[in-house]
Amino acid sequence: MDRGRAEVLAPLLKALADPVRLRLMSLIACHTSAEACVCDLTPAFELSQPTVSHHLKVLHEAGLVERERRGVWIYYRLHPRASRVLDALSDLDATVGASR
Amino acid sequence: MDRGRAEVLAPLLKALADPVRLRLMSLIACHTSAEACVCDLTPAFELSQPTVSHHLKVLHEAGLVERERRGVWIYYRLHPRASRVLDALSDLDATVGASR
DNA sequence: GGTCTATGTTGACAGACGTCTATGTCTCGG
DNA sequence: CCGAGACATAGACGTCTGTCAACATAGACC
Repeated sequence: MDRGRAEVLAPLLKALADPVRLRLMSLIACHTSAEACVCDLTPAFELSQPTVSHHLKVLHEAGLVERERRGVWIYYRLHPRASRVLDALSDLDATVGASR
Repeated sequence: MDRGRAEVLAPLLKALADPVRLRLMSLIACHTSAEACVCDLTPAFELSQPTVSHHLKVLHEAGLVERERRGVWIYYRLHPRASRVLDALSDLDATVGASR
């Protein structure tokens, strides 16, 4: 892996390297129609709404989730390529799990 | 992904979410016998030796690399499960690359 | 228009992180 | 046993990160 790839990959991993954001990705993926609004997601955490909003922004800026406003609600959806990212994370999880 | 898995996976991703550490992993993997000492790795970066040592420590504490002293040198080797981690990273890299 | 509800933004703060210099530790050769 | 080389550790420093309370924005409904 050359320097360029490392510097592209690192910010992506950084965006994923937080338990709240990992669960957000997972919750969105498993939600009905594979999309969810903030009011669906916030109750899953013992965090304030602005904090959840902040994490969603980080995921959005990393290109992992998309936003769409429909009426009062803003729906979050996984970016198409994020599914493959989640697959890779499953492999990681399995690898970690296998050593426990 | 439940809370437990997220909190196990996040620190692992955190350890990987740094361009220097990604390149360290890659350099070790591609080196002769798949192991390398610090004096092999340091010249690849414009960083001080203690800084490289610090990053190796982070990787070691995350369970991604192993250490072995042989004489004056300390050789670093990828932990067996780290190969699968690198595979997953390749998928990530390909996914990111495909969208450019 | 006014008000309510859903969400984003700002500013502040403690703690973590990446980097350096200085110093310590361990090993080998003489 | 002493000096040199390879590496780790400690401490300091600026920056980034996660969190919150307070405020701003934007749509919906009366």
